[in-house]
Amino acid sequence: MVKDARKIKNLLYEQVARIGKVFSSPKRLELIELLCQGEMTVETLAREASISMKLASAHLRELRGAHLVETERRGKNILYRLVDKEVADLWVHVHTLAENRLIELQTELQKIATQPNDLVPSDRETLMKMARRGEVVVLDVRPTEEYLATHLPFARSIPIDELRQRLAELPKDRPIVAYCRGPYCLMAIDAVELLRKEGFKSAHLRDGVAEWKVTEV
Amino acid sequence: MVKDARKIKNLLYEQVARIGKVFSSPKRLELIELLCQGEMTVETLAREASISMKLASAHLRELRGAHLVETERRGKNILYRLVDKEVADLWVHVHTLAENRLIELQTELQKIATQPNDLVPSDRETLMKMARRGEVVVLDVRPTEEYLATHLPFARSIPIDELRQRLAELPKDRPIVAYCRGPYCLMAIDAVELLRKEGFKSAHLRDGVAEWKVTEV
DNA sequence: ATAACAATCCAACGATTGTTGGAATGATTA
DNA sequence: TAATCATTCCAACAATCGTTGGATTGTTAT
Repeated sequence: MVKDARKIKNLLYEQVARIGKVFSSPKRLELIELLCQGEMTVETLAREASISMKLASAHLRELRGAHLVETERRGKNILYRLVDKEVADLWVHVHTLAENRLIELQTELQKIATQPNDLVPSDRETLMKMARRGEVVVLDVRPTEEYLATHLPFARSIPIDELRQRLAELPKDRPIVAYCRGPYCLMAIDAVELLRKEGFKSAHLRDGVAEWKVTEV
Repeated sequence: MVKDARKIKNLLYEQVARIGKVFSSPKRLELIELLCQGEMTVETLAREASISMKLASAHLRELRGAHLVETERRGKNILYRLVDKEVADLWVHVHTLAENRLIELQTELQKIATQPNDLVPSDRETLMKMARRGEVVVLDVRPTEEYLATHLPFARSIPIDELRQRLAELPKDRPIVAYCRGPYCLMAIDAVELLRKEGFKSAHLRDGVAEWKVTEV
């Protein structure tokens, strides 16, 4: 018989709970989602998550304590990155479950995406086929560094801030499918709104790179 | 432009964090793992997790608040069950990440499973082939109700409490592979210890039904 | 009815967490 | 060397959480 079974079990579950704890704070989730886009400095993370650097640092400390992120010094800055793709995958799994189970989250998400989004196929394979053939333009509106870190196949990069000035680069005859960091990032929605106002055919993609990668084996 | 982007984002991440919060308490994790075995009364859950019924009730309330479990009254008792396989899958994903990332958890798990476990193939497909041909006996040592709810293919049921009296039912010439609720459940380890003492060839399976099902598409 | 039982609700305690301000570190630039 | 910048560490507060005891609800058995 295993000795002190109860003690051992408590220890084991406590360890797993350390990971769960990381995913129990909204700010930390936002930081994880940002880190899914690529490595970033504390400053960038704090700015993008609209929190103070001190607070960001404190939360990142938690992430590092759970061995989910690692750091590297580059000059003055300290870069944070996820230690493994597995972490990004768990983020996707958690938020997917949340979307499926919490009605509040569903309605909240529907409120945002009021635009009809039917001019583009919802399944990934046919969308990729169309992108390959050039029948649609897949547009990455995240900052350039994030695009450089990873992006969807066939995607072009125009950061949301530059979009208004660079409209001429885009075709008016084919649909433009914009995506950003994921379902909780609103940049793609803003991009689509702008593009439509300017006479483009446009729709947004819910998912970001992390969501696409999770299903790839 | 989306109005009040920050407010909306905070709301969205807060919703996801509700799910994360559920996975941030050791006791709740243990309850989830138990519920992965099938539906149970509060009494059973409390007993198996070694906590008071009041406390179990309080934690289950949290689970229900996050729409991860649902209840049904059967006579005097109230049965809890996971609302969806997706919840069990997330539990598996969380504890798998924990095992991969937290060295403490790895060493803790190795301490328990000191027995050499090499007399049986580690990959599932060949194990199942052998089980089909009857070259090994797959033994489910969980309580009967859990076996009835779901079990691995070709598995036989002998609850750990009855094992000593029912040794005659098992063959001595073929290896007996015992499994229980998952990596944090110690029943299979106890079973293997007993079987070996009695002269059987035996090994334990780390994973339980939840872990097997997650990879099935 | 009344008693016994399963489970929840409510209130309250101490422990833990999120957040902020101020001081300290460690690398770069002048 | 001093000054500056990016980041962390430390201390402290309010807010939240886990846990327990006591009263309450709803169900079955007598």
